Amino acid sequence: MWQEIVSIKGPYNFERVLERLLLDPLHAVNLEEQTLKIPLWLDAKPAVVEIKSLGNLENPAFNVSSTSETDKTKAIEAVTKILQWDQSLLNTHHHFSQTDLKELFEIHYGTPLILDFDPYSCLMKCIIHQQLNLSFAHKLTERFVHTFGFEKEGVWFYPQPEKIASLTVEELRALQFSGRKAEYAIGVSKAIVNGEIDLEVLKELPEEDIFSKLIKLKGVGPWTIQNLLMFGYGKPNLFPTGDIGIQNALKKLYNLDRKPTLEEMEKYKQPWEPYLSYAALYLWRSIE
DNA sequence: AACCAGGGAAGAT
DNA sequence: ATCTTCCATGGT
Repeated sequence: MWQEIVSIKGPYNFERVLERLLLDPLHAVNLEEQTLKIPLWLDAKPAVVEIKSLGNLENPAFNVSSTSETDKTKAIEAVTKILQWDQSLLNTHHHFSQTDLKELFEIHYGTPLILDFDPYSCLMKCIIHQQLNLSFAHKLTERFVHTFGFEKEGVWFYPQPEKIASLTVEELRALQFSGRKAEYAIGVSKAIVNGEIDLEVLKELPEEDIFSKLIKLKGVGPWTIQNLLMFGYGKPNLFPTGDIGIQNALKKLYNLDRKPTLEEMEKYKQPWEPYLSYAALYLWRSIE
């Protein structure tokens, strides 16, 4: 049981963060209280950490607390990474003020990238969400977590890979997974359990190495890896050109009568480096 | 009623 | 190597 006040550099729009997280029914958000509860694995044990907003857009501050017996320093370190408290958005916004995304960055001023709570759940979520509309995708992940994960202090934890590796395709089909999706989720979990893939080790490698290792897994293609790099590992310069949402957003931005080609997207994105992840983030918002 | 969805594998050229 | 089809189901 502990708590600590953490002040960070603005701008940081926590209310936007909460509204966004609310789209996924698995997130423990309280808009009235301006709080978020985060499920964490610390020292191989599940712990719930609560974040409460105390500040405002330009002077953000948070009360971070936990009733779990867990290491305070490690917990705050993990939360800082997930909520990207160590990434100042000032440079980013300044950079985009001279690009085609100027207006988009004004609209989303102070909106940070938010990571998934751990790389494995990010990977499972990506596989489950492949090729599905967002509302059904969230239903599927919700069933997945409610069936095979667990709840602690009102917060849902994704299952560990050992649990999913031990399932049969039929058990996931029962949740309305396709046969393929079920095979992917189980197969990837098995690769993690048997040590073929270590997501924590992978995180430290160059992006090309992460790509070449993960692409071998059945069910893991370019889109899934890009999403893991962005939302699992928090890489700041990722642009998922294979994503339908990004393509539609660019079509809308540039008033195209068709989706942009890969070559066109490579050209558009150049001025947005090295903050491509934020460009992608706000482009997604622009079509919601 | 079609057509698409914040893809990817397997089969067919 | 590149193009096409299939997967399952909900949303529009």
